[in-house]
Amino acid sequence: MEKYNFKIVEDKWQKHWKESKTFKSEINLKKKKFYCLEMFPYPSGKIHMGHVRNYVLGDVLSRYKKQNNFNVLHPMGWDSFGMPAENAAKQNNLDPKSWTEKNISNMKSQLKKLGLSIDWDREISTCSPDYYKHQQKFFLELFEKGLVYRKENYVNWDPVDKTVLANEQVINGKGWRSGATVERKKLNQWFFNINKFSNDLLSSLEELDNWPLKVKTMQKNWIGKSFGCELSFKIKGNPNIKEIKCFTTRPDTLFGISFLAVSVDHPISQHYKDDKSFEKFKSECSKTGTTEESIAQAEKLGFKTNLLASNPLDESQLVPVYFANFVLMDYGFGAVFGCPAHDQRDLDFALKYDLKVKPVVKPKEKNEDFVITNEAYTGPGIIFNSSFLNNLEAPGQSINKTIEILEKKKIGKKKINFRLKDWGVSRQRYWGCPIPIAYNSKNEIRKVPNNLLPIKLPENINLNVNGNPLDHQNEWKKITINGEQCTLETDTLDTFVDSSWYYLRFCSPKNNDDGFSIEDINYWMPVDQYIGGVEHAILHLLYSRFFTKALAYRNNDFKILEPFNGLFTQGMVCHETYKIDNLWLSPDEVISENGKDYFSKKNPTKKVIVGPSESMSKSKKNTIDPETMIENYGADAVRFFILSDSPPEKDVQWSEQGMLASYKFIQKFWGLSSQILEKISKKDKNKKENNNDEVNIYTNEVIRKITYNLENFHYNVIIANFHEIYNFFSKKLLSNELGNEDLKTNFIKILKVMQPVLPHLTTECLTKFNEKQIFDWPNLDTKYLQQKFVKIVVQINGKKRGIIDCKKDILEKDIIQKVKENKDIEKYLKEKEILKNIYVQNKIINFLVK
RNA sequence: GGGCGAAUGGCGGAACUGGUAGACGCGCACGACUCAAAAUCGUGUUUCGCAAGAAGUGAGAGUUCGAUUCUCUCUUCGCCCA
Repeated sequence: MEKYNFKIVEDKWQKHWKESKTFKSEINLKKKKFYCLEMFPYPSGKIHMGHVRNYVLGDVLSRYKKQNNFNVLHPMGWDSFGMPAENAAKQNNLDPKSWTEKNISNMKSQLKKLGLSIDWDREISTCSPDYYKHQQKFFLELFEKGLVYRKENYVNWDPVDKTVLANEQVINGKGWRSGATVERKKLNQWFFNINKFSNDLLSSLEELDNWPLKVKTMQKNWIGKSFGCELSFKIKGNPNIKEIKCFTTRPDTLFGISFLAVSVDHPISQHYKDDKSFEKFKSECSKTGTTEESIAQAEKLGFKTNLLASNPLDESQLVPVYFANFVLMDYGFGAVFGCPAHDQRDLDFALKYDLKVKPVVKPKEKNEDFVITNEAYTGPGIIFNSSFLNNLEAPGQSINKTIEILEKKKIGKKKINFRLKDWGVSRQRYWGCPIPIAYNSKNEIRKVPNNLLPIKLPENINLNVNGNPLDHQNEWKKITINGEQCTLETDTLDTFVDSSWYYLRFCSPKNNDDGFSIEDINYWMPVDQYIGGVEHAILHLLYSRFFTKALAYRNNDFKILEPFNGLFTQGMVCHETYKIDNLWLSPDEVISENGKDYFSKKNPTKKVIVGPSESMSKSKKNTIDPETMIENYGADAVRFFILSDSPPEKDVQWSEQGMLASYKFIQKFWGLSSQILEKISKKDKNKKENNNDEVNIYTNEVIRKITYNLENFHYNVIIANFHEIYNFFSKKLLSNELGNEDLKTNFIKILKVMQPVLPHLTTECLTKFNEKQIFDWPNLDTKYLQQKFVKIVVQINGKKRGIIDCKKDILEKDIIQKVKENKDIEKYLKEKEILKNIYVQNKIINFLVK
């Protein structure tokens, strides 16, 4: 028997699939379509195990759907704009474009080695002008629709690198690269008006039945719809400031007010710009950063003004006005009233600045002398200490009633507020999609007209400059629009814009005139199954949903309202970590004799500290290179292992033993297949063809199971099913029980259901069996699903006492008779009074005895 | 603090609508082959017990003839929001 040479076989079939365009997809109205999409990769240089898991999951599904006669679209592309390319280019003095292209070509060949069923003719790359020229048109389309605008906004500014930093690039108030203290700076930025769709984005989540609940909850929280009201406070102390508007979700606690807090960026701050101590306070606040988390964790700081605000419900009640570091300008109106008794943050603030704490909600069981000490009371209760609001039930009744009163008095009105902020898309970087906007000499906005599109990035430019390299491209910036001398916008688009519509582009990847054609998307969209990491649960998915809705807005031809019908979020790939003297070691730098104690290969006397399994990352050096694994064990073995150990939605731990076991399985299975082939090619001496239906029943049952598990993403169980298949057939082969015909037809069926996971091995085997129908799915034979014999569990007082084999649908009195004849069970019934028995047909019989 | 989810052998994990808990794999032990080792094959492997047997799915209660599965309380962990 020849050994299975995965290198030759895998090469052979990959070449075959490529040459015969097996996975090319075209519109076919007679067939049901299935659009399977995995999140496209950033071309960082090499694929990692996370990619392998992601794309193997999608590939298993795509192949399964293809075998079930769906017209499958399974494309791949590159999310190829972004910072790493620019940084790598700066460091190594090369061009981001060639760096990116080199990475793409390398990663493409790596992906191909996995044997993925991808239609490579649809490959796209977001950094190609063929892609981003359409994006520029979409930008202008949204601009026309009023969904794009420009405004001044605060950003995290790195004064050394002269660049804007994302929140996650600010570490302890310092720039991640320069280490310089980050400043808050006002910049003109372009925004997408995603807030306009808040309600829609929230409510249509309900219809996404095939999304994980977890992701929907995250999006819900992120959009953050809150009911409340806006109200205005009259201000005393400065004749130029008449009132300050607030948003609140708890107007019913208004009588518990003890201060008014406004953002340092609030318009009234202009009255304090000459005040040195205020400016000092403001710059102090700017160190906190702009993330909600950092603000939440920072110490509450206030700057007391000379202003007083009056309670709108009782104008005689006056409270001080503070600037406070925990109030953000872009939520509500940048001002909140503080009610320390019923909000922990307000309480912390009040205790610090010695402000009064007046409870206005008391738990039902408490008396009027209810006081607050260190902990705010946020639970339900009864309103008290609140004049005409007294005795209302908080929160439901009291909030509604208060809003009613405020509206009647015309000092406030009901308002729904969203936490979701508009999407700032400006990035002061070179390697991104240029924004198709220019400014004339008066700094007025001019759209770049269609005939001047696309605005292509200049190539081979000097990147080692301060700030955005495009700012330095004086010739490139010049543009004439309708006879007017203009200057191009030098900001480029956030790369999340690139990935917000790529799934549409895959439907019409070659369309030169438009980003997509309506016919194509009407056929292929929405994506039936989207697969990717949960780290994109919020931003990418929300932006994509927004983009789809924005394209559909005021466009009756565009009928897709949600891009992703089904979503699956996979877990991470983890590996143990190794350390010596606080330095990380990679798995191939350590060695173990017994699997417990590890030593450094370089210095075998040094014992390695084995850390917990953590998600693979370069910084912890616990990565495993997929290409090496494919080289050593073959693509099928890698596919098999990455699916085997854990359910796809959970983290999986990479283990060398597991990988090796997968490789051995491939070899064993090839051996089994060869033996079966050998047996059926000989004349069958066992003429008594098939005296029992066992193999037929088994095969049917296992196909049923595998189908069920495929449909439900229980891919790890499928791997267990494969092992069972091997065990069953090798045992049957050994005992020589099966007739050739049964063996052959059933084994071919088995090979077909194993195809999605092990395409190379099974295709090779099927070919050896001379099977012509490669891409189909075996039908279940109902005849064999109905078993003639069943095992019935016998319980006495709910405890298992034995199993009885009998004919299907046996009557209760017959099974009782059989139990009484069974010595092993009967002993438990002897000298006992049977009170009752419960019989569940074909499953179980339970005797209650005394 | 709020929301969502999870907890099953030494490990990863199975168990369809309540009906044989621990499938399958890893690891481990023993055996066969071998001068020996590796590889391979075979047997065993929840715990306690020589055994009969008993206990057992994070803890405690409840519903039920019967609960890993349903309900309630609690503990721990994870994620998201604050």
